[in-house]
Amino acid sequence: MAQLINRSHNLASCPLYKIELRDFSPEAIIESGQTFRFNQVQPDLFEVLAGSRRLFFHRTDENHYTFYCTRREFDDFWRGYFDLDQDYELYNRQIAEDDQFLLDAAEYCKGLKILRQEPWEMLITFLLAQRKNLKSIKNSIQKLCVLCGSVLQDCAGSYYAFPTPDQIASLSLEQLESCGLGYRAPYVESAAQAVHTGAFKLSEIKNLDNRSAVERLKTLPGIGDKIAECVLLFGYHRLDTFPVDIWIERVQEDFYDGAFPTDNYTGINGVLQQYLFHYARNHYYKEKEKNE
DNA sequence: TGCCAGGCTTCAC
DNA sequence: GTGAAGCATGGC
Repeated sequence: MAQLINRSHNLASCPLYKIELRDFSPEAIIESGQTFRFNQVQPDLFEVLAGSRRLFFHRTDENHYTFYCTRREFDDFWRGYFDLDQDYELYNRQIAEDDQFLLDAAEYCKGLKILRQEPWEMLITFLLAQRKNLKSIKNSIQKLCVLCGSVLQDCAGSYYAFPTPDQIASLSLEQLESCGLGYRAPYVESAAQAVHTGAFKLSEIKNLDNRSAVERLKTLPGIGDKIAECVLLFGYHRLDTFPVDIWIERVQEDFYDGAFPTDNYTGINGVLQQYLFHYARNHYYKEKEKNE
């Protein structure tokens, strides 16, 4: 295995940091649809691309991991990125005892974390994700990175960074369309222009409450409530947001009389939303379909 | 081959 | 203000 890994990614020259993590599931994070540049390269080898950074890590047994970076890099960036200092068990204990669906979802999502991703990357990612399937989203983002992202080098070799606002703003509409963006290409174009020129400042979102931040994001064409809330949840770690997409809508109709009781879960709605999304999409409705 | 995808905009009414 | 149609493209 080690030889295979080394041949594929030259990890032999990378520093190592070994750590025990008991409540961490790369698969749950990947499949939960919050990130599209987190890859399971092999059953126990993962690649994470975040902004201009890249990290490989290896699961050596159920709770032990080898991260191919220095301890300092891990502590300074990746620990926070994976949200490892938060106690998710504490979140889970707040779930109502009589809400079996949500309890099942939380159990299914054990080890899922809300990654602390970059606002700019989330803005473009969820703008181009509308009415696309996860595979197609991933492909479009990869094409965009190859088309105009910087080529960077790390211990494992070269890779593409997520493009900066300036890089995307420099593309023509035809170039954006070549990434499979379809009707979303003008949306990505105008968002990049707005951030590039300074007409839209992502840093100002930090100073706004959730409602104002959603309204501000919605001034960009192609952004509605759902995308705005995804940007807030995944890009600003606003855990009180509750993005409603087709899966959450389905869950709400089937289990919550049309509306999830967000008032009961102030401060953790976003975590529960991810539980519901991942469980509903990747487990519950698949099993239900099988049994019908 | 046809349906559907982590929605939004536009346009009737 | 509400509801429905239209939207480009790729995956299955």
